[in-house]
Amino acid sequence: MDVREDKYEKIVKLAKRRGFFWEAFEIYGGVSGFLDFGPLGVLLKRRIIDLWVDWFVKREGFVEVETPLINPEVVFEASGHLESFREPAFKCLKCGRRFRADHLIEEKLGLDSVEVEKMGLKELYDLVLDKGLKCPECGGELGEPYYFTTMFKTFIGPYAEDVGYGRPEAAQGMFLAFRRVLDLKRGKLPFAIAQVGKVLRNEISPRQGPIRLREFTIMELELFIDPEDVECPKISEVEDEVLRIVPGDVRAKGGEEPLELTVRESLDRGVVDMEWLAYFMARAKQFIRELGVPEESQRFIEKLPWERAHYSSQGFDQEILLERWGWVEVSGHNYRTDYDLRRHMEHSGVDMTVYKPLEKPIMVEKTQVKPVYEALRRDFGDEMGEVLKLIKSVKPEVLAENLAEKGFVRLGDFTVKPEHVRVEKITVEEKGKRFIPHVVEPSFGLERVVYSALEYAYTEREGRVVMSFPVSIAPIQVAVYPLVTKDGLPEKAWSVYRRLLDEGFEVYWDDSGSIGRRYVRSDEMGIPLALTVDYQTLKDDTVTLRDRDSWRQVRTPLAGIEDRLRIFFKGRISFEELGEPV
RNA sequence: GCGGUGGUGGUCUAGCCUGGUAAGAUACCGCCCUGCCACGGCGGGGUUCGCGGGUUCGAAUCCCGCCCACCGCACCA
Repeated sequence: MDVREDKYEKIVKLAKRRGFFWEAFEIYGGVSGFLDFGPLGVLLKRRIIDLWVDWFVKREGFVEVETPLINPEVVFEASGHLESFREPAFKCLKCGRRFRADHLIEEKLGLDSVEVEKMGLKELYDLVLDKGLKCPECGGELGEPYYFTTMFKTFIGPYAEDVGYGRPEAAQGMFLAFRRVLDLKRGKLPFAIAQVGKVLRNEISPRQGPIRLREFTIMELELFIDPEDVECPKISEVEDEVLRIVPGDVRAKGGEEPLELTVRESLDRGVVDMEWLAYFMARAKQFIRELGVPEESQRFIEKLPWERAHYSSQGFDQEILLERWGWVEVSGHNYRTDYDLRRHMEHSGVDMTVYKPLEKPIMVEKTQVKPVYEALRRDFGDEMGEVLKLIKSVKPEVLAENLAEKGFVRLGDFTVKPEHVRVEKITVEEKGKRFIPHVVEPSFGLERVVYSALEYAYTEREGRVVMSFPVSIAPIQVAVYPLVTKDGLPEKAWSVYRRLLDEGFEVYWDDSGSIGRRYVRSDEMGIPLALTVDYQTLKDDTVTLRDRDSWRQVRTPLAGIEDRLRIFFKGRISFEELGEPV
């Protein structure tokens, strides 16, 4: 690969020159993993977000929320991130250098990475002591291993004990908001919550510009479903969409060749476990294609068990082929089961279940535990309230069984005896039941999507750069030019410019340099249409429109031009249909 | 984090080996020219040479440390 001037390099240069993006903190030397987005980059990002929201939220009838970036520690205790989103490390007691514990052990002892990954701190330390591992730099003693988290840690308010973390995914906010939205949806599943927002991941060593950032934007959707009713009602809309999938069993054998399966086939053959997962994968493929990335440059790979996130039971990465880095993940599709809601329910004590009426009520025999208030008051006095709460937190069957077997039950600091409760067997009619919803999640990394859109839009023509964005995501839609800067042409062109602005278009004004030079500039900015006011405009109120990709021109009346442009940008008419060929 | 390469007007690059106070292109601004694809002419402004320290009469240039980017290795829930 020629490193001198590959597409990535060209795009980084163009991005800087034209204001799509550049490295952040530039004047202080820059910091790895952070980017600034410039004027054009902001517009492009916004268009892509809007398109995503249109595809994955509006048209699906889902809803969007916005939740905090900083979360208290308890959220990530519950979510499992504190436990999983971290790496073990050793510190040398002599020279103070720090090392990734897993790597050190893999390297020095030649152990398999999968094996090492499963070890706890104690096992790692035992190995160090056993094998007499020393600091690879200075030969000093290694201290006890510890974990460092790859989440950004901070303090909420002035108290050091109020630890908070920057969220590494937007999902947790949506799980916390679940009950509210369930209410708004009047208790009916399935529904999904979307969020577009920043997340933070303190990567050890980020590289690759916009592909690997410490702060980036995630577009995430959490679909909540009844695990007993997992059918996707819209699956028929995408049934024949062909997905290029590399299944886990193929990957486990070292294969990389994708199978080309329709959505239907992928489900029938059990390659994809759930209809909803396949549905979102199909939509993801269509969405990325809409951004200009052809199907053959996309694929899905199934994550192998040890590659999956701690919350995921089946996962696929959607990857795009990029010139420099090969296949790069742009979206992840995970079946999160009831993991997150269950964990938050356990940690917060708040009910996250959904009520589902049964078709026919059934009669069920149940154990009921009724507190005996007099006895409780006698033995626990003021602490009775707490005891009552504890009694309610335990399943009646379990309580009854324990009481029967041991004659008492320990609940927190209290000992509950048979005389404190009355155990009854009752038969009740069940009209419905409660369950914890399962979650299917498609999640997109916006900056990677933006970069991919840039790379696939990049073309060169006669030594000039043309950014051929699809019209739906072009950051600027129309450039307005006076042919020359005299004879009243600028004034007329300016009025056209104002008019298009008023009509809600993203418009660019340029009256500097020759018309050819201006075309070159707007091609680099990826502006699909250039509208030129010339001498004929003054006579008959028509203008020329020039197509960025073909450089062809049509002439069209100004009257009603906004309507024609509007349907052009919706993709309903072609460039040629905008006017008469010149 | 380790190894390699690099960092010079806004942008791209020359100069660095062989220290003497910065060059070209492009972009930008002004005037003239201009009638649809980087037009031309004239004039103009703009560079703490990544940051910090050292050697020297003098450092973009030599030495040391650091930062950043890219490549390879590792990492990427």
